Amino acid sequence: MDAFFASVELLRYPQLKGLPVVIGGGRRRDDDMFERLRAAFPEREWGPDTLDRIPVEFFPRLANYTGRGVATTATYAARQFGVGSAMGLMKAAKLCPQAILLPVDFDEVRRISRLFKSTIAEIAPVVEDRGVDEVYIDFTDVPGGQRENGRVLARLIQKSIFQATGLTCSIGVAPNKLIAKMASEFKKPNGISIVQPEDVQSLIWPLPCRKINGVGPKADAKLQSHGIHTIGELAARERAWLIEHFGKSYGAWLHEVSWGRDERPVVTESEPVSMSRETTFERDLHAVRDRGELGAIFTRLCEQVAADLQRKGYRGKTIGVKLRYDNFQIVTRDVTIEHFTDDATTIRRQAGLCLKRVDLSRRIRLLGVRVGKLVKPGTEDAAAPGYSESTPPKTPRDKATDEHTDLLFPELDS
DNA sequence: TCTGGGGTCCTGCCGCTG
DNA sequence: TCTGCAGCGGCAGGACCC
Repeated sequence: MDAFFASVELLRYPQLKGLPVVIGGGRRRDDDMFERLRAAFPEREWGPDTLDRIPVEFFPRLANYTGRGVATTATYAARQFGVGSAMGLMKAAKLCPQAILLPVDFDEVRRISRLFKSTIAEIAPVVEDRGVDEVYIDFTDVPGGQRENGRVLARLIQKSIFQATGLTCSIGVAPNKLIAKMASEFKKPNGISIVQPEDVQSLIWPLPCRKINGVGPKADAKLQSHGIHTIGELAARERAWLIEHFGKSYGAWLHEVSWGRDERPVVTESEPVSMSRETTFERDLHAVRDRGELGAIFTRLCEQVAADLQRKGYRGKTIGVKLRYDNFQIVTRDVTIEHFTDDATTIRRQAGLCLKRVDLSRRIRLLGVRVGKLVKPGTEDAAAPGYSESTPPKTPRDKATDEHTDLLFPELDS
C-alpha cells in the first residue's frame, strides 16, 4: 500500500501571520469582538466575512484571560515564549501576555474540515478520517498516483485544498500510515515529504521515540530510563527485550514500528463506540454544598448525550459517569442495562445510580456522562444480554456515600 | 492561578459459569 | 457435594490521540 498522510493548518486570520497567537479557551468571543468593532467603526459592516480586515488591536489578549482553559495550539511566534499546546492558559498568559487569544470556533472548524475531506475524496476516494484536520489516504489505485513517487498527486491535493479552503496543508508520502504520518511533519507548513522504505534508517531512526504516533509521555519516559532516546536506539533492542519490559503487545509493536513496519490498512468506514459529554466547572463543586448547581449540570449533560445519540441515530446500553476530583484523580463508574436507550431520563437514572458508587465527600472539578456499546436502531438483536436494571449490591464504600447522593438526587429513592 | 473535551484501545481484576 | 480451572464478559483505570 502507498499512503499519504495529510493535515491541514487551520488559521483563518491572515493579518495575524508572524504574531504570537494562542488558540483555545473554549468559548467563542467573535461576537464580542464584532461588537467592539461596530462601536469603533459604526459606518462599516463587521462579521465573519470581513475577518481578514479586522485590525490586530481588536483581538483579545491572553493577558485578559481568566478561567480554566488550555491552549489547543499556538503559532511559532508564541511557541518561542514557551507556550505550547495543552498548556493551561493562565500559565501561557504569564509566559506571553501580549499573545492574541483566539477562541476555537467549532462551527467553522467543522465546516472547513468537511470541505478539506470532501476535496481530497474527489481526487483519491480511499480516505480515513483521523480528526478534524487530518486524514490518511491510500493512493495505490489512484490514476497517476505513482508519478514522481506520489509528489504530483500530493501537489494536486495541496492546490485543490488551498482553492477550496484558502488553507495550507502538509503531506507525507510513504509505504504505510506510520511513516506517512511522521513524514508529514518534516516540512510544515504546506510541505510535501516523501519517505521510501530504504530511507527509514537515514530519515526515521534519528528521530526521538516520541515522534512515533502511539508513544506518549509515559512510554517515552520509560524508554528514556532505559537509555533509549531515538527510534534507531529502539530498533537496536531485541524484540524479546522490548516484550519483557513493555509487555507482549506493546513491546512487539514498538519493535515493528522502530523498523518502519506497519500493515494497517486505510479504514474508510467506522462506527462510534461511545458518546459522552463532560464539563469542567468554573470552580470546584461539592456534592452537598453545591447540590443544586451540580444536579442541574448533571441533568444537562445527560440531556446533551441523549440529544447527541438521537441526532446521530444511535442507542447505547452501557451508561457511565466520570468525575475528576480537585486533586485531578479521575474515577469512572458504569453499568450495562438490558435494553438500548437514547432516552435522557433513562440515562440520568442509570448515571445517577453510578454516581452513588463513588466518593462524593470530596470536591469535584469535572463531571461527565458517557453512553457506550452503541448500535444503530434495528441492529440491536446482535448484542448479548447484560445486567438487569436493578441497583448493584452495595459495598461499605457505597453506603458511606449514600447520604451525599441522596441529597443531590433525592428522586432516586422515590 | 497550572492542567479542556471527545474519543479509542488496552490491561488487569473479578465474578460468573460450566 | 466440593474444589480447581479455564474462558468470558463487565468494569475500572490508564495511555494515547486530535
